[in-house]
Amino acid sequence: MPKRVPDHRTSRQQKLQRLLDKGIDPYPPRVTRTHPNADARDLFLRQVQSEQGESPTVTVAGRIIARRGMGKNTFIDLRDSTGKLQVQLRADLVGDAYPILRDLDVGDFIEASGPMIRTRTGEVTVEARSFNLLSKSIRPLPEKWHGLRDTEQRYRQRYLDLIANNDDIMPTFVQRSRIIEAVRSFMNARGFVEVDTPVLVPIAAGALARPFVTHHNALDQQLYMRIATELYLKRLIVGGFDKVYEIGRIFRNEGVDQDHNPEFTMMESYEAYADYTNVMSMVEEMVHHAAQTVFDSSTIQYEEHSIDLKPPWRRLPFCDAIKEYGGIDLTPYLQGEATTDDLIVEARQKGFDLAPGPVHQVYDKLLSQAVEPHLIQPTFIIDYPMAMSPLAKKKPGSPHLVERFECFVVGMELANAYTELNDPMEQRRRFEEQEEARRLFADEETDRTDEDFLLALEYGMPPTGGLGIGIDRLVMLLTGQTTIRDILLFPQMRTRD
RNA sequence: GGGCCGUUAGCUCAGCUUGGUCAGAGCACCGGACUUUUAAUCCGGGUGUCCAGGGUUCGAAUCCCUGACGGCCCA
Repeated sequence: MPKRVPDHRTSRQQKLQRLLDKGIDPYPPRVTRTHPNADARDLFLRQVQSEQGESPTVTVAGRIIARRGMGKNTFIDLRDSTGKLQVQLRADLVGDAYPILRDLDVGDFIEASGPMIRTRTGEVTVEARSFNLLSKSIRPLPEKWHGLRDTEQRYRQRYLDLIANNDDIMPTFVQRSRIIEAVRSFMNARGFVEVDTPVLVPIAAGALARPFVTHHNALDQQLYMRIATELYLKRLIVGGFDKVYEIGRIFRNEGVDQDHNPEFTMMESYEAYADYTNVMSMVEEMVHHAAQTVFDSSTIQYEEHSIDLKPPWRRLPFCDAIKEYGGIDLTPYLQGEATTDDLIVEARQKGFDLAPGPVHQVYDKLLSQAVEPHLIQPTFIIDYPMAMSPLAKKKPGSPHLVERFECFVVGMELANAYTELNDPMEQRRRFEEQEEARRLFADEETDRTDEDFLLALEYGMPPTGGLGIGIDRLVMLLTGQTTIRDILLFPQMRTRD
């Protein structure tokens, strides 16, 4: 009868019990760390360099990520967020505590105190005189050499991904933080005020997207998660803020793929007395600033492309882009000399796959199929058909176009901006056209009329330049990641039964 | 929404084509040795709902069907 070997968790719980029996608290409240790992190492290297003899005595702490035991001498690699540091535990130096090692595992947190030395192989090491358990782990870590590869488990248990693939994963998220910091400081330096507007809204307006629906019990009212911050920020412009921005989570009830997650982060900004050309300059400078600040470079590598972010960026009118890359002259369609159905027929002849739908959707599909894949270097597509842009002001001299741009890099939409429509009557007509399209096509991805916003506009909004920039897309671009899941710590996953 | 691929030990994977010593390897883990290691080493040990459910068969990780979850491509 072979003896039963306990599973990993049981075996670790037995160790935990043995520690308790020895009077050791496996989850003590206090830590006596004197230095993060990187600081301890720097301190040692400085003192060695200055040749002042005495090696520093430190207390370091971290997770045990490897152990190499040789009887009465054990080496342990401790990791904290600043890096890895080797600790040596010798029976003759730690005395009675040495046998406790038997019940410590890879994955546990400990602290260790002692002088810093260099081992004979040259490794900077804390030669422990004492050590304490800080937290016992009762689950085994993923394999040390191959890490954690299973994509599903990496996203569902991101902490394991971070533990096992630390050197590859954590830097991206640190960079994400720095990019957002760079954007924020850029905006603040230009005199913008950061604000917060409601996430739960009575009308999901301001963008073309399906909202998440929820319900407020006390008010007994249906509410939506915001699909944009636009209309609230414009209310603030009406109220007299001249420069506002919000970096916030946006929710859109649509599919999940390599560059879409149902909740994502967008920055919107609104600047009174500015127009879309001012916003264009701001976007170029902002993205360039972020790349400079975080990566100290004006060019970034994205897959096989070397992307030059130095302003100014190419500016290409929408109709010219469709003509250049799609071979279609939009003039007759814009002027009403030909119908949307005619456009669909012509586009299909040119090899594009278009389904019947509202005209704004047809234009949008045409843009994404014909043009976007070609826009590798940063490009502003400007002057959109009015039907696509119910919140943008008409372009003078072009009755069917509006002052709008979208910015594309490596074929990916990065930003969207308008000279904002501030004529309340015109805005009402545009909303009505959207409602009409919704009725005709039963399309949920049209904009909705927000009466409260129209009321605000009637009090007068100054000429304003507005911007929405996808922070996740920006982070993908600058960090070279090709899937949004790799720049979101917890991407959306289907729950399992 | 459509197509393709994947799911086997804690982790990384083999085994599936051709059903039958097929429950396997490395790391981890368990027991033992070891006072300068770096994926430590040496000796011994396999710890498993082969994603789930159904079917075919004397016999299914393997073949068929359905489903779940994930990934890639397309829309």
